[in-house]
Amino acid sequence: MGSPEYALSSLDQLLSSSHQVVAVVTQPDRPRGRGQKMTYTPVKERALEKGIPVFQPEKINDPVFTAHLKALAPDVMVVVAYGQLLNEELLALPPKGCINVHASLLPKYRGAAPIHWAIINGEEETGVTTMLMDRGMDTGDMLLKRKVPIEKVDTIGSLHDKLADIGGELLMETLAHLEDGSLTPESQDHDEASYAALLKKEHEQILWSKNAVEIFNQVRGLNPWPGAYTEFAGKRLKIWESDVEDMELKEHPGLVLDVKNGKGIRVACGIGSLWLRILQPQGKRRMTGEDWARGVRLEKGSVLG
RNA sequence: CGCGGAGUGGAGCAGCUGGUAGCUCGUCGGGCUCAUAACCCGAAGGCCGUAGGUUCAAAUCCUGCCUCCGCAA
Repeated sequence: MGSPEYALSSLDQLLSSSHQVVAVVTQPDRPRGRGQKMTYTPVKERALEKGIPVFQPEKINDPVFTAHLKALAPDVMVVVAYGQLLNEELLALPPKGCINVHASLLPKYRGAAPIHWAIINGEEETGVTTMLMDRGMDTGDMLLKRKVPIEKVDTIGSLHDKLADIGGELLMETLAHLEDGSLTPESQDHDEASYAALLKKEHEQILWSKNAVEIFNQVRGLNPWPGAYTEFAGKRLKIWESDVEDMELKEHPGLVLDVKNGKGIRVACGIGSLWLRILQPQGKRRMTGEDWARGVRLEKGSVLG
């Protein structure tokens, strides 16, 4: 069970292993994107390619669907970023249990957007944890865990890909150990738990009063999706890449200090300043900071936000 | 038919109450300077996304099509 791209690596590794994938469960097709076209989840597309039966229940806990699953008699159920919580009956269905692959070092960053938040918060390492699921949101007993350092150049995109691959590998290991019974589930220290909430618009807006490093982390933590934004002349301006210039300066937050070819636009933060290298105005494509500055005739002394 | 923005010299934009195009940057050449991504002088480079229509005349008005993008999901 899974839906987004993050689950693909796990699915691929399962498919190319000796394990038999009897069915794939993913979120229902929804109209999305420009034009509201019905779209399949990445997991569904891959499953269709491979000829695996796909199920897309509106509500996974629907008794009718539970009966379907039961009929398939899976040894184990694997859940990777599926998007719905399973009830007791489902959790108890497979004899070997339900395994979840989560992109954080539990009990930290339980929830919907663990990778984003690890970067936004400036963490230096994160990882992947496999666990035996229970009723809660990522609260089950842990099986295997692997750490991954977060590099300064990592974005949500690059880290997501790394963690997806590692998630797949860890899943294979977990399944192998599960078969020979050589795993000891370890309960989570719930007092240490933290949650990575679903990203909302407010998390995407840049508050220039924050310090330069915080904004830098926010920018890369939201690249390539959904993007951190500020405003100028009443329009949204997404910031895709930035560089910390200094951590000393204290100027009016959002003030444009400089525009330089090869560097972008230097903007004052609460503490320090940032070069905005790549950005994207509403309705336009991505461009360098200096290109944009030329187009809008931006001058030193303008204020963003 | 979810809402909306945009396609103009290499780049980002202006021009769009119609009369064959301008700005900033870049590029090339020259100059200044100890030097420079700084400054000065000069040059090259555009059939204005595409197909048709209106008109004496369209980048500018109308229609179809293609492409890119933001929002919303």
